[in-house]
Amino acid sequence: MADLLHNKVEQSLRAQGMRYTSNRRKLVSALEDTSGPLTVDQLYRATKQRVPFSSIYREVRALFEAEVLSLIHSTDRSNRFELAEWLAGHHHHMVCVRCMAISDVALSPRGENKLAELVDRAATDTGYMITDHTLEIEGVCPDCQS
Amino acid sequence: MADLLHNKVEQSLRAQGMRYTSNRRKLVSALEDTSGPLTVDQLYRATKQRVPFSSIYREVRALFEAEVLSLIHSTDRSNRFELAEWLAGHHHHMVCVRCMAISDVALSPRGENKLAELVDRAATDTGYMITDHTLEIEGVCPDCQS
DNA sequence: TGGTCATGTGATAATGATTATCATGTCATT
DNA sequence: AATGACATGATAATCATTATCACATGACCA
Repeated sequence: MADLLHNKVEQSLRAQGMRYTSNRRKLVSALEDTSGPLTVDQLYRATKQRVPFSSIYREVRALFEAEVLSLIHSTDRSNRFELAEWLAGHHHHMVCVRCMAISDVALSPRGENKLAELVDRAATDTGYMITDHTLEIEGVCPDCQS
Repeated sequence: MADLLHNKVEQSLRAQGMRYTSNRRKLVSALEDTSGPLTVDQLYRATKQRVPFSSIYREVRALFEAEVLSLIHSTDRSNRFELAEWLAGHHHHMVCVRCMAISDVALSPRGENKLAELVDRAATDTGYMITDHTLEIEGVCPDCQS
């Protein structure tokens, strides 16, 4: 069902005494339709300017605090939001060093296992208690190679 | 030789028509003495307030553009600088989700090879031409576990 | 159904980090 | 020593983000 995502978000928000309003729906939909995290600016355009900046900033922050969105920083100085891992699944990011586009990429289950092993091994030395990991891959995207 | 780093930086800067001044030296030294990337604020304190903010911002940016430093963004919204890979070696980052401290961590050569394989495999699907990768590991640092 | 109260909205103002400006200082080269 | 390029530090300007506030909307209850 196409509304599964919205249902999950709505339940989560309600449980926190928040409403799943049309602004919030538009933002979640915009992120659902895209294959990577978006900046506030990109969200403004993706919602066809129908959500003013002040609201985008407020809502994106509220959704972040409600753990519906997560926040990504990358090699350009921009902040980008994406659906949280429990909604979008575990994945990594590819960044184009030319156009700065970011797209999601998932490893194979086998690859992800290997990565988790590597992370665990690194952790034992440091004494950290590991909670998560993200791989950022830099490169030149197909469009920018020509 | 303890000055090897400074020599390399100085040569690189000279080749670009820049001077390796005492402000710049202080910043590079501060980063050399630390096991992770530093914010502008941390650099201000690390240089014992002897380099004013306006200069830190300007120099850190100049050194970044000269490819002596690189810029890191992490889960808190801060920008952090570190010595570029050709000076500090390839490494990854561990972030403490409690205190937000970031420290460097290097994988074993074997681990790094496996990681490179994983990255290459992911790349073939996407059509990206890979140039680099970074692993960010989140967790709770030893100090914050008590 | 209407009233009431918490929550959400959008315009605008305030904040804070970063960058630009500019007069002055420093270094290298002749 | 003189000249010109680069560097410095104080200050002002900019830009993204956050706070404020009057008004709107939706949920709940009498």
